[in-house]
Amino acid sequence: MRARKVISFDTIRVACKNCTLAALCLPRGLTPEDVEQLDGIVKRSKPLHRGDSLFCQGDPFRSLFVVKTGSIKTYATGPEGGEQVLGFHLPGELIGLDAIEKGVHACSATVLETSAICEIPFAQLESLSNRIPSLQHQLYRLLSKEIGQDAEMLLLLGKKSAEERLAGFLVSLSRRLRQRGLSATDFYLSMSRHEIASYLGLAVETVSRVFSRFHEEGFLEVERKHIQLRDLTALESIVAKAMMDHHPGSKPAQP
Amino acid sequence: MRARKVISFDTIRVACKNCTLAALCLPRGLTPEDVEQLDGIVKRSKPLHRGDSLFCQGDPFRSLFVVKTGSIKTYATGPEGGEQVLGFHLPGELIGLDAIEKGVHACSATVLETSAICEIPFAQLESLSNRIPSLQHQLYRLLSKEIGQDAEMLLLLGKKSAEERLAGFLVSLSRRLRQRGLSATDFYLSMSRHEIASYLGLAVETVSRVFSRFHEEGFLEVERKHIQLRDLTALESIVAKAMMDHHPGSKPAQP
DNA sequence: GCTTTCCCTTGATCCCGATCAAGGGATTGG
DNA sequence: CCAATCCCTTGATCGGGATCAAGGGAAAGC
Repeated sequence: MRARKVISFDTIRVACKNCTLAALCLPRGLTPEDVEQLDGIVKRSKPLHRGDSLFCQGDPFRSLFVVKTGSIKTYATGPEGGEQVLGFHLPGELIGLDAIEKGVHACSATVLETSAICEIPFAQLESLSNRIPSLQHQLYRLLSKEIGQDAEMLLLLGKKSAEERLAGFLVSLSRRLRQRGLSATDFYLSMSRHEIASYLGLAVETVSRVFSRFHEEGFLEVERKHIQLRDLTALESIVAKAMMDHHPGSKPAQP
Repeated sequence: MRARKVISFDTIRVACKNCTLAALCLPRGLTPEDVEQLDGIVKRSKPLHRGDSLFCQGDPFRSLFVVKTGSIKTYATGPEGGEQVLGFHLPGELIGLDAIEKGVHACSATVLETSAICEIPFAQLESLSNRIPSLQHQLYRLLSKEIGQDAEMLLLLGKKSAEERLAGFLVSLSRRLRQRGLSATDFYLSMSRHEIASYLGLAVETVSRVFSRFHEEGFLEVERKHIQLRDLTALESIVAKAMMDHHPGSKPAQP
């Protein structure tokens, strides 16, 4: 059975002011009246399913999208096809920010699991932000946040072993889930090993092997998509250690 | 001799409206009157020299910086010292965008060669952008551009060999120099091999070896910091090829 | 219900790039 | 002017991860 349209329309249609994500999303810092205005331009569609597309590389840019529930992956395709995963997006995160500059989407976005998505026409958002300074400020903040996250990812990919990369991925996921009030240590991965591998710049086999190694070491339980982190501290220290191992650090002063 | 203050103050003090970078920088799309207003909040200091610091990781965020002439590197330091280079910045590029979200600089920025820098207090820029819609738009565009560039870098680091990474670096540099009206095939690198290596996630020795290999292949001439690209097309095709090699691509259809 | 297909895991081998080691050339400082 | 230092280059060795190969198990399609 595919079309489980029974998913509560209440969940889908919640206005911004009642949305549990308000603190993470655009409404942050806005007065109730301003949220009301923002609410007026947000389009809420019925839930999308695994494989559905939000936009494709090359599409003209019209709207930003926000994940309400579920998860999304963004990816770029080379001239010959094939894909490089650029990011995984959880509830409250904005998608499409990289398209503002050129007015054309530089990457594609598809749905990883049944998800509710808000669409926000950018032209309207922009002019609204011009009338609501705190919305403008929040938009600057969200764009800046995205830049910071990308830099973090560069750090992770810069010079790190497979273990460090996967640990970094899991720790980041865990932290973001906790922020959303979900379990930080027990969750289901909505993406395949192949997608994780592409994201981390590794081979599928390596991802699988490192999962096994982490399990042997007692860091986590893994059964297909179900992950239970047993020793988050150990994983965090793998990521932290990476920093100093790879970059010599302050010299021990001459004798 | 250190203090070569003889550098023409004319170059330093040019107002935005006379700056050759206007098309790349914040003034883009603004009316002359609006540029005048922007000009009022820009601080122009005397030239900075190699090793001077614009801001450090952890500093409170007050201003954005724009390179007028010269070049800048941004980098993050791990808890134990040691640095990971995050980016190299050429004239017209904004620095510090990643600090808006948290109000604290997430990375450090230092000067690679004698450079002229404009400082723009962000609070003033933000409120000005609220009165000038086209400035707001340009700020959104520049933030978005930064996100797009980071994504491009992720693509480069994702899954690529040393040759592909260095080729990508050179091609990107070449393109950016051309945009600024400089030679796309003959230039001096303002950063050391070590800094390039850190940026690309490689060892210094590897960077050196790949430079040599490119020279043997006739792709470029290299003498210390002086680079002359002889076969830009070859370098570009190395980058392009990477895409399809690493990501299988459309399957050739079953027999 | 059975086959097909995809996804994941594990094993074996090979290669690229990190690391170790050394030396030359340019710049800096005494 | 010479010594010290830093930066870059080249050579030799080693190891981690990609690749090749195989097999099991779950979901999907007939």
